[in-house]
Amino acid sequence: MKKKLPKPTDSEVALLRVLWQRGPRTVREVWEEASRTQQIGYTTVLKILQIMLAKGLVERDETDRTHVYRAALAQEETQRQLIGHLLDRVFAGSAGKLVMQALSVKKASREELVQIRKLLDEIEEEK
Amino acid sequence: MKKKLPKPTDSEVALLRVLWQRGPRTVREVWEEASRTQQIGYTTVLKILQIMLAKGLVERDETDRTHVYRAALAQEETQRQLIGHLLDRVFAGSAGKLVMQALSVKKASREELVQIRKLLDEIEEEK
DNA sequence: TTCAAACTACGAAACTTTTCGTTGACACTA
DNA sequence: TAGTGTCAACGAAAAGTTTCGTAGTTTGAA
Repeated sequence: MKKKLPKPTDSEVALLRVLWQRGPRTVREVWEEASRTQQIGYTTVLKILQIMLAKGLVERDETDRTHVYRAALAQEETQRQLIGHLLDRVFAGSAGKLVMQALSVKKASREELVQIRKLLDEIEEEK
Repeated sequence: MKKKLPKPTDSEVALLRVLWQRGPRTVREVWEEASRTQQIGYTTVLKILQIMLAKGLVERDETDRTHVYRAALAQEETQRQLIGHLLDRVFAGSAGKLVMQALSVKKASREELVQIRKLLDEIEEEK
């Protein structure tokens, strides 16, 4: 049975992004990557990873002295979790409203538009 | 010039929803409505409204002894703000990815699908 | 006019988040 | 082997969030 993990905070997501994009990484590696876009101390990164470990948001390999962390959930799962949260609380469950607002905030690329149409077709067929 | 307001917390959004759906309301009215879906004390609602007032998320009319609060931003503006936040932090700016995940979390209604297609057409034309 | 109900404001406790300094273990090297 | 650098753990400060209790004011009713 899959346990429900807590919603990651913004700082946590910033580190999860590194793990999603780069794969399992040591604290130092995560810190180096995160430092490229934000000013953050090494022990701060370590602490956040430890907190996420306690929450179950990441797992780690302690075989070597230098631990290796990995995200517990794939990026897509977390994306769906966060969208579901927003959908319930701010869009009263209306996926259509959310989609339309998203498209008005930032236009998707031509390729993405094609994919979206394809997905819409599939949904229509199911109905 | 429009100042950028802070991202509301989940508890704050819960109260903003009442103001969006019902229009300007007194603390008691917001409390009564919020109590329908969650267990929360009157002074807690008052405090959260006062905090949001300090943050600029709500405004209030103090003409009468019983203050009347109203949301500073329309629901759509807040929706866009929160989507933009998610887009930047969790979807690396890809609106298409976000839209597709949203549609896979919860299918939109047939009417919404039609509207979404219409919006896609408009975006295509602009390109 | 006095009393109870309705309000706001204040403060504070309990948590959570965010950030880092310090400590002690380990390991490589001169 | 002594010194330097790397690492995880710990603790704790500062800020933000969430939740109420209490106090003091105003208003309306008996």
